[in-house]
Amino acid sequence: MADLKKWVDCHLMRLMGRCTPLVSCHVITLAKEASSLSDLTDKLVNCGGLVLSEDLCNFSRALYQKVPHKQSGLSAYQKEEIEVAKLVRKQATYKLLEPDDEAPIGNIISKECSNKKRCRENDIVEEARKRSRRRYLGRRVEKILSEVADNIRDQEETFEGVKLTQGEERDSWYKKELCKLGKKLSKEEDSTDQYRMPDAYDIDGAINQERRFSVLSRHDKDIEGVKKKMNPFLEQEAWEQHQIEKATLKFGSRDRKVNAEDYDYVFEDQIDFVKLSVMGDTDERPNETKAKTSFEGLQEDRKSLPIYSYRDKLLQDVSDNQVIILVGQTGSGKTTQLPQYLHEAGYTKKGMIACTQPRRVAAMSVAARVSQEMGVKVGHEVGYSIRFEDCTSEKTLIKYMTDGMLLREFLHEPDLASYSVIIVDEAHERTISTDVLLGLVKDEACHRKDLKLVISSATLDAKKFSTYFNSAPIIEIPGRAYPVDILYTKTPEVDYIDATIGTILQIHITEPVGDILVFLTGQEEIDAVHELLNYRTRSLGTKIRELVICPIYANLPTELQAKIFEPTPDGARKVVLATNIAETSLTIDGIKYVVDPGFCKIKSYNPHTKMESLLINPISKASANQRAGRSGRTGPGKCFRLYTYYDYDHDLEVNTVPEIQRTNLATVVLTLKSLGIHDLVNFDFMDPPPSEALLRALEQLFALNALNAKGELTKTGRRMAEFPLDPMLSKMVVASEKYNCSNEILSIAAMLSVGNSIFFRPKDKKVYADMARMKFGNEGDCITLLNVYDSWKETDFSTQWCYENYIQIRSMKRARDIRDQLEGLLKRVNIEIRSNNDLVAIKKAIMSGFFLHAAKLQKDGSYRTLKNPQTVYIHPTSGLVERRPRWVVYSELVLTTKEYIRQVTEVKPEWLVEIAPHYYDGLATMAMSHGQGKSAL
DNA sequence: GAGCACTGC
Repeated sequence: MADLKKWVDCHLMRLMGRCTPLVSCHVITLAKEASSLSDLTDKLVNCGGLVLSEDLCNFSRALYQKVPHKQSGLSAYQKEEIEVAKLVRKQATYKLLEPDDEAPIGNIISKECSNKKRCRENDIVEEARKRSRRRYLGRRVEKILSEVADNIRDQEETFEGVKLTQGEERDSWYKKELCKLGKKLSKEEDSTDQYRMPDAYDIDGAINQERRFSVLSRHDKDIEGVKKKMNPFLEQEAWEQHQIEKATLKFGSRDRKVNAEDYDYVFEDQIDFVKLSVMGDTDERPNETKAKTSFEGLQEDRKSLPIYSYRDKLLQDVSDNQVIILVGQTGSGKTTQLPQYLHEAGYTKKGMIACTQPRRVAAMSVAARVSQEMGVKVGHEVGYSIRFEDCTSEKTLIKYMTDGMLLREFLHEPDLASYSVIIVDEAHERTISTDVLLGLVKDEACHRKDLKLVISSATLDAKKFSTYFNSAPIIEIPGRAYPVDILYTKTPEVDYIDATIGTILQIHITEPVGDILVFLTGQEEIDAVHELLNYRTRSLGTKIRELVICPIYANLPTELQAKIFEPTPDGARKVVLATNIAETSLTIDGIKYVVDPGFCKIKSYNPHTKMESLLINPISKASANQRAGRSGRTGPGKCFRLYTYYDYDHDLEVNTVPEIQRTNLATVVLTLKSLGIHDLVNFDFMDPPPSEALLRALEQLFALNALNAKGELTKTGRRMAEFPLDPMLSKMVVASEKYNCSNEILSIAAMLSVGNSIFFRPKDKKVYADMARMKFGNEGDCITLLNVYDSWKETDFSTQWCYENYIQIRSMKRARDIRDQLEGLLKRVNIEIRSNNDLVAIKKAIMSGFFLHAAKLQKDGSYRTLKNPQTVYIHPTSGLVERRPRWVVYSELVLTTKEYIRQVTEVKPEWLVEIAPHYYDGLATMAMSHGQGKSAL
């Protein structure tokens, strides 16, 4: 038997390029089950990962001959199962899954069988996935701990004998504690098996849980090689056992009783919640005013807003103080009303009123609303200004804009002379632009005493903002939110995915009508929960009302996103599975229940290793409250938190770490430098970024020749600052002048700055997607992107072409917009558009931007970065992952499961010395010391 | 052989 397994392993390796014990066991099982050769081939193709080919057919034939067929010795049940499996394939599977009491017995069996099959395959795959994730998280903990340890050592070496500030001391103490704790934890984990198996989510509730998991655990141990003796049929035997048990149970109880048991099952793994707090209970309730479109109606609506009664007080405060902090709850009307009040009070006579928003849609929709209320056209007295779209005119008095846009305007008008009032809305979100903006307007307010500032924030941070703006008065305006009951679990949940599904079903069965909003961390998780929910609701059949499941995340195609806004059919309930996008960016009507597992993905930047990472983190209290508030928009709501009150109280941070403290600051530094701010260390940031991050950014800009040795902006630096791009990309654009290829470089820069969402790779069509991608050349990822853009342009920006080539049209359109904008800016810095087909020239231009990110191939196939050497790997989605050129430059270095470099371009080492002699003058010697000799260069 | 939350210029 072991030989058979080896044999299968070997062939699968060849056919799929990979093979895990799980897969080969599964394949052997399939072979055993197969009723004929063609059936086996069919099964193999359907099991995923294998493509029908001559090779596969040969393998299938050989396998079929090798595997002992128990056909004759099959139990009656198994025979039936095979027959049914055939039947199922013939008929539409999904139709059979619908409850059908009248159906003949054959159909019922097939229903059971198809269910079971799915259940088994999915359980195993799901469980394996979970385990791999656990292992991955374990590895990550190790990695982080070693990083922290390194960091401590470095710090001790660097700051030896230097007196540390209080903050730094606290930081180092914290890191040390973290290290100790981590070591302790990993010891404990080794000695005792502390991990509790997650509660099983089940499809039809009839499986013996204990046994099922014991099988899976054994299986896992097989994978781990703990059990030396492999038994590929272990899993199958045990499974057969289940099937028989289950089948006996099911045959006799195909009636209400079974249904009742199924129904009960949901309550079996019920999660206990405790209600501990109510939030946002205000006495005011929105008037049930009907939507009025007439001007008078709008004016009445305006008067019914909570802010209306504060109008005079607000105007008084603004005239008495230069800065005020406005705490306006949701629904208070601050964003739409305050600018109008100020306009009516005559502030617009001295200049425009600017109101900044963190998001484009907000700026646009608010401007539309306000212009309606004022009875003017958008773009006239009321306008908005966002990237790619300036909807203002000379007449404009009230201007809604994104915060990034105002920041750009600062570059050309550092005194903000055209504005009399600046309203920074949603300042508590602390985006990088808001933070920089706050520092700048605070400084500007000192020089221009007539400039009024209104900072709008959430309750929690009001004090902090007030302190920052020299004890500015805080004005609080109540909102119109309904009360939200907050429920916590009694005990911590081990597996939050399980708990999430349990909670959703619990709400669905026990709570009155109202839609559910679930916060998950990413696309992968959303897909998983979607699938599992489908299985569980399907098994409950007509016993529960319909559950409409709608996923939503930013990368979801727009037409699918629209689904969440469709009204829920009568008698059904909608479950929206969302990422953080639903926390602030979009509001869904009818949400009454929020399920909050308490996690989100956060990007962070480690200036020490210059590496970015995107990790799952616990959310902050502020974020938890924001999520809860999403349920009380149209009526009283409930928020189910899948953590205990103790966890909320003790373990969650009060606020999310502001973005400025966890990003690469190169862009920010370049912007500030071009505004003439030289002393960055003493720049009045509300929360100063780590000084190491500042130093790294300065270093990087110096290397790019944007700053001179004194830290002043150079001519190149000034040109670079014109572009709304990462400094490395802007450097590439500026350098393209020298190589006469600005046309090509513009496309590359635009494509790179839309991110990694160009290629579309659906799970089931990976092969085709990859084949389509191959068409765009294998000269390096940047060149591939250029080819994609050019081909798209040749088809006259065809949508059809995108579909055919597995390319996301949305990203391409964005790239086109960015490219157009860059083209305009290129003229401003006097660079001509020139086209050049010479790949060497293009690559040299790319390298002028990315020479800091150079890496050299090692013997083992990994790469080593040249400056601050680290071992890195080419990301598997890169076109160069197989070819492995000796020398490369990359655009990103991201830590996920490994240290991956993305968007890789092959280069020649002598170019490094040619393009960046100041940075790489030691390269020749280095190469020699590595035994490569000068010839390597 | 991975797996990218969300914004913004």
